[in-house]
Amino acid sequence: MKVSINDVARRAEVSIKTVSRVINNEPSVRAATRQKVVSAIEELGYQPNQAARNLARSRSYTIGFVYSNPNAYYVVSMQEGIIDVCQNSGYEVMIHPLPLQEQQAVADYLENLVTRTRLAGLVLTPPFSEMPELLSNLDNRNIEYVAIQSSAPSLGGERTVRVNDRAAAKNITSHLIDQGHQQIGFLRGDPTHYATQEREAGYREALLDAHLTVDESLIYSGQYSFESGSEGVNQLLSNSKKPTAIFASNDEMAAGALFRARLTGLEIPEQLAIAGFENSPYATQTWPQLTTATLPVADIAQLATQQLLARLSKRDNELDSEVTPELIIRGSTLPA
Amino acid sequence: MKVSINDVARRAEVSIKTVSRVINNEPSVRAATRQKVVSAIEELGYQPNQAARNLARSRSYTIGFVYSNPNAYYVVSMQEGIIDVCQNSGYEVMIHPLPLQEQQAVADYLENLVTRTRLAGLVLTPPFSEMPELLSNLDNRNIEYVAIQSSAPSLGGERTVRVNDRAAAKNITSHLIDQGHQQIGFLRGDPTHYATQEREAGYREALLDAHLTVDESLIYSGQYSFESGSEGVNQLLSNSKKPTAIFASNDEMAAGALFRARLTGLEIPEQLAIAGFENSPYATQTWPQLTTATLPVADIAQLATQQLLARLSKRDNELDSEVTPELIIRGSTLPA
DNA sequence: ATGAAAGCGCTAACAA
DNA sequence: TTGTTAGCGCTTTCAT
Repeated sequence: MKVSINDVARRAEVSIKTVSRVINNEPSVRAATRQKVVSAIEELGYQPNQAARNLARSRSYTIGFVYSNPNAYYVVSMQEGIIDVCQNSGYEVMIHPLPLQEQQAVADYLENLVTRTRLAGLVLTPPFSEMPELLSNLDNRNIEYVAIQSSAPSLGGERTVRVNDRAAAKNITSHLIDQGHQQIGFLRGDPTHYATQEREAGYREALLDAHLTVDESLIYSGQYSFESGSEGVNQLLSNSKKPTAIFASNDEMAAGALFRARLTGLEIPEQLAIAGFENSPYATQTWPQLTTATLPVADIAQLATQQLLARLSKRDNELDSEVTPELIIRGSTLPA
Repeated sequence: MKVSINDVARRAEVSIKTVSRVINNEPSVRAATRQKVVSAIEELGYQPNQAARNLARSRSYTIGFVYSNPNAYYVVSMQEGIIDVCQNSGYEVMIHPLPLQEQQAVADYLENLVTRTRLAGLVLTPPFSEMPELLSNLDNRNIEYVAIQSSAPSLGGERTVRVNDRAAAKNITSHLIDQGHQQIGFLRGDPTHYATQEREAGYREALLDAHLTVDESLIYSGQYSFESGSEGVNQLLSNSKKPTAIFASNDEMAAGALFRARLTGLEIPEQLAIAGFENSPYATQTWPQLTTATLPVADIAQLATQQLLARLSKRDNELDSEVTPELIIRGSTLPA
């Protein structure tokens, strides 16, 4: 039933060490010998036992994905990206959705997790990836990780993949301005994410660059949800000074806003232009479809995982990457 | 830095075997001894090394979640349910999204996976959970699993959690009939899932029970997507005989259908009633909100995982469960 | 109730 | 280039 390295060694008439060399692709094995071993492995259907390997090396080939995010699309896309890279490198991935907690509690939990399961490293997403104390805690405890952050000024520094939300938000807002809009509303998402501040900062910068004043009454504070977007547009439209365009912090909010606006009889984009952020499935399920910026979630996950694995195998390729979401113009801001 | 069972034994002045007994909650340890050990463990912050434990027991405490599903909400909900149960039992979960392949290829892949990582068992969802050959393959190879299926007649038999899609679909259709509808359209989803057939079967049964004839021209074959629902309603409405109500195979399709119907100026539900299936976030992001049936995904995942873990620990509690989604009536079928 | 010793299957020095 | 010999940290007989 279960075949071990000894069986292979016996069959190939070599020592177990040689077998070990072969399965680890070590160079110093003569081609002929290697061939004998490979054949034996195939004939026996041998699979190395990970547990034994992990124990011997006192390290594992499993990484943990740690997150706390209600956005199913985001979570699944991240997982896909991570697994993609892992599969090609022989790593497995364990998922760890966590409730939001104090940084200290999270750090303790993660240390516990890592020592217990001998996790090789962690991929962290917001909000955990943006908790400075948590990160330095992990640093101190020698836990390998990579943190995906909105490129807010110097949160953790090293070991990050940063998303330039600000630049992208600025591009979106500028696009609206280019369309002739002067009263541009902003729907702000959940403030626990840095991305929220960054997107707002981009919005403000674009207005200032165009010598437009920022009207605080055109800024609505909500959540990253459909309902919140719907509520937000409702509120902004009841202003004395109504917006002619709205930039929502993500597509789901934008979809909610668009939905509500159409219910009240507004023509989109003629009477109200609406833009989102993320290029999630929502963006193409409205009519007209949403102008937005592509947050390449799976790509980001891949970059992060590559960086982590590189560090784990000491190939310190310094993939200290930054990604800027690209503007996608669709019907919700541009008349057909 | 790293503290092992030896350190604990030394500190507690007992043998490592006694420490082992304590961490495994074996009964035959005197209370006083146990206390000494527990203290030592706490003082040292000892964490058993899973890899060593797995190796010694030649089995692991990790289960795999295997799926192939584009519905992010479904996937994340399943994961939540599985993790919920696992956390309380000291199990970890590894995720394995797979491309759709031949049953044989999947079986080979899974056997490889299980022997390599010594996975304790698998949670399978459609379509894998509904491939008879695959399941008997796993049976033969002594791989533990639990299969979540739509309760189609005798697919795998044992080791399943079944969802009674048919009964639920029948309830939804009957509800539409109760509202006086006689021309009820059906939007069929992707045929690779048994759930699709079952939901259609429920639709047909309800019509027959009410002595209504099934009009095949009112049945549209599509995918479980927003776009497909939109396309489907479009097609059905171009019929000479138009439906006054539509039952879509899932909420996403229903949302697409509702969306398109409203675009063409129809009043919902007065001119067209629409019902979905799943009670996903889509169901409450339309206006009016969708009548649907609750597919309690996370609950199903919990049941499945409990069953699997019970079997793994020989507590053969025969939790051979069945779940019937419950009808939820909302504005899309019932005038305010 | 407790302990000694022999593995679990592999990798890591070190030799040869 | 290949093999020998210790472990990695825990569980399991089998004694005591």
